[in-house]
Amino acid sequence: MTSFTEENYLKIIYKLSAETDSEVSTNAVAELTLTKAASVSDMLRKLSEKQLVNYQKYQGVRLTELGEAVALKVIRKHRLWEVFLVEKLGFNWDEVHEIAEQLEHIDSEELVERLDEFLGFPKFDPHGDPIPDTFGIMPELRYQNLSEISVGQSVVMMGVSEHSATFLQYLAKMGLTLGCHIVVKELNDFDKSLNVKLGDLSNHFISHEVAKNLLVKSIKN
Amino acid sequence: MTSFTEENYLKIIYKLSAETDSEVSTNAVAELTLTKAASVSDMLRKLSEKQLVNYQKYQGVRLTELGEAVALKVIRKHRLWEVFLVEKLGFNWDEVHEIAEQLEHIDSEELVERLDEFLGFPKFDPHGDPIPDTFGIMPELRYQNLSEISVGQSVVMMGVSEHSATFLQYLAKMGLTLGCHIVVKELNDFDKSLNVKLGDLSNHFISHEVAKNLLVKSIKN
DNA sequence: ATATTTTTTTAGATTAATCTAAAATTTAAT
DNA sequence: ATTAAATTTTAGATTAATCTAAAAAAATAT
Repeated sequence: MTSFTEENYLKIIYKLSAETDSEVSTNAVAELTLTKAASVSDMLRKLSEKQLVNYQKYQGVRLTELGEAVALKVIRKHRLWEVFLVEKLGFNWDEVHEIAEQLEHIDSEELVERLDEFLGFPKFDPHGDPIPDTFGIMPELRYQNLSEISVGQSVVMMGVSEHSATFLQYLAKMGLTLGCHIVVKELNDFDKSLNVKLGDLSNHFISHEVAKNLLVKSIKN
Repeated sequence: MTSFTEENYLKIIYKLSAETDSEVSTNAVAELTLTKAASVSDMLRKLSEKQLVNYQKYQGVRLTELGEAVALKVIRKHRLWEVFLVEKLGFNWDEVHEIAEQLEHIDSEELVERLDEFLGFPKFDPHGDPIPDTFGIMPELRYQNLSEISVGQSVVMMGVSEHSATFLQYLAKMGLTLGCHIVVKELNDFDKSLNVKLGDLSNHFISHEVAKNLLVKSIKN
C-alpha cells in the first residue's frame, strides 16, 4: 500500500520528470511538496526500498515502472474528479484543484471505473490535461506555448500549464477558455508581450509570462 | 481542524451516545475504532482539550455541542456520498460503506452543498438512515424493529440497523429492500423466528437476529 | 587545482497515533 | 465491607512524517 504522502511524492516526481526528462533533484521535490530537503531524502530512501523509485544518493531520483503506474493512477483520479466537479457540480475551473487533491487519494478501483463511465469516459480534464486510461496510458500532446506563436498566426487554446486559481480566474475574465480562437496581432519586442484578438473579436494584451502558460494548437489553413 | 482520526472517534462516540443515551465507555469506543483502550484514553484526553468532548477520567465520555456538530457533518457527508454512489454510479447498497468511510473526510463545505443539490436534497441514504441537513438537523425517526411486530400486522421496511455487506446482500437476495411490504404470518415461539409474506407474495423465514436489525413502520389501516 | 558555494544527506528531535505492560480506579460479588 | 474482577489510565516504546543543525558530497569559480 502507498500512503497519502507517498502518493503525493510520486505524483510530484512524475510531474518533474515529465518536464525535465531526466533525474529529479531533491530540492525540486522539496519545493513542490512544501517540505525540506532533509525530509525528501528520507522519503526517497523509503520509496526506493519499496521499489517505487530508483534513487542513488546525491544523484537524483526517477520513478520505476511501478512508481509511474501508481503516479498515473493518482493523476487519473485527480483529473476525473476535476471533470466531475466542473461538469456535474458546476464548479469553475479555478475552484477544483484543492478538492481534487483530496479526492485523488480515495482508494477504490471500482469507484474510479464507474466514475469514468458516469462522466462519459472524458479524455481531458477542465484545464485541458489528458486523462490517463485504466492502464495508465495517456497521449502525449505536443502543443505549443502561445509565446512561441508568430504574428498573424491563428491558434486554438488547448490547455494551461499553470493551475493556480488566480491565473485561471484572470484567463476566464479575459474570455480565454479552452477551445477559444486566438489570433496573434502584434508582438512587442521589448518585453515579448502580445496583442491578440479572440474568437469573439475582443482584443487583449497578454504578457509573455501569461503566454508561456497557455497551450495552443495551430489552425491548419 | 479535526484530523481524519479525530473525526472517526467523534462519529463513533456519536453513534454510541445515540444508542445508549448516556456516557460512552472507553472500551466501547475501542471496540468500534478497532484500537486498544489505552489508545482511546489518550485520544479522549486530546479531544477533551479541544473542547470536542466532555471527559472525566474513568467516567466515560460525551460529545460537546461542538463535537456533535463535527460528528453530524461527517455523518451528513457519509450519507450523501452513499446516495451518490448508489443513485449515480449504480453501486449496490452493500458496496458503498467502505468507500463512503473515505469520502466522508473530504474537507469542503462548498462540495457538500453542491453534492446535496446535485442529488436533489435526499432525506435518506440507501440504508434508510436520515441525512442531517446543513445545520446538522436530522429527524429522529422512531421506527420499530421487525422483531417487535405481532402476527397479522403489515409493515413497510424503512431501514436497517446493521450495515455489513453480508447482511445487506442476504436481505437483497431475499427481496427485502427499502419500501417493501411485509406481513408477519407466524411467530415461532422457541426461537422467535418469523414467517413473513412480502409484497411480491413470496414467503420467507426470518431469524430473530435478522428481524432485530430490520426497521419497519406499521401500515395504518 | 584548490577554494568556495550549493546541494544533499545524516544525526538527533518532535508530533500524532498507536501499542504492551503495569498501575490505578471502579464495579461486582461474596 | 472486603475482596475479586473488570475497566481504565499511565508509563514507556514504536512508526510515519516532519523539522533543524551539522556533516558530506558535488558543482562552480577563481
